[in-house]
Amino acid sequence: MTRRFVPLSLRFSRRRPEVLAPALLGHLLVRVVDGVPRVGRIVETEAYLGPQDLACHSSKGRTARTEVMFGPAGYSYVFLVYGLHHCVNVVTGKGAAVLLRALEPVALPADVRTDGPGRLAKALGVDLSLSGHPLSEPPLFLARGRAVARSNVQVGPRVGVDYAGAWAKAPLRFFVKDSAWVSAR
DNA sequence: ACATTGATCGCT
DNA sequence: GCGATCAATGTC
Repeated sequence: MTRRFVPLSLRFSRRRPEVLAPALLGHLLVRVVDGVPRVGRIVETEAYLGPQDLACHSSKGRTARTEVMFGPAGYSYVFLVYGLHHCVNVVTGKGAAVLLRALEPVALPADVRTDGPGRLAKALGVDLSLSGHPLSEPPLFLARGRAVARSNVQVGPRVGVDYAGAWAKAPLRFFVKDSAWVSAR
């Protein structure tokens, strides 16, 4: 059942985050719950460059929370924002990661929304217990989809990082042009 | 204070 | 309807 999805290797994620972020568009995120895969196509990502990037959690230092970001590429970094919402990232190594912000539904329960990082995590049933999980195997993994042509990728500033000074304006948000599933703001 | 969201208020 | 405002709530 989950076999028809071909996992991306850990190696796939081993690139600079600003390169991986657009490269992930079009690929799939698969979450297996009770043997049933929930699947979405990645349509929106953001790159967080590492300790030098003031919007990146790793710039605040290496803590228990951010430790996994300093580990090997291809693992998940899941965190809790505002005490309520989980956000899912793909670690690229050296304290950097790519935030997954929106999915186009492929195989999901009806009525769940996947636009926005909090809704995405909720729809897939991802919480802190999945932080540090290798995204090459169930129950949470990236799978091969159809890459999005560069001409169909739109770039803009990251959402919700106004506090990060000059970094707030850096064009590190990537999303599929004309996708109805991209988060609004 | 915070890489968010959903509800509500107060207008047009 | 729509934009501004606000509360919820765990970790740092």
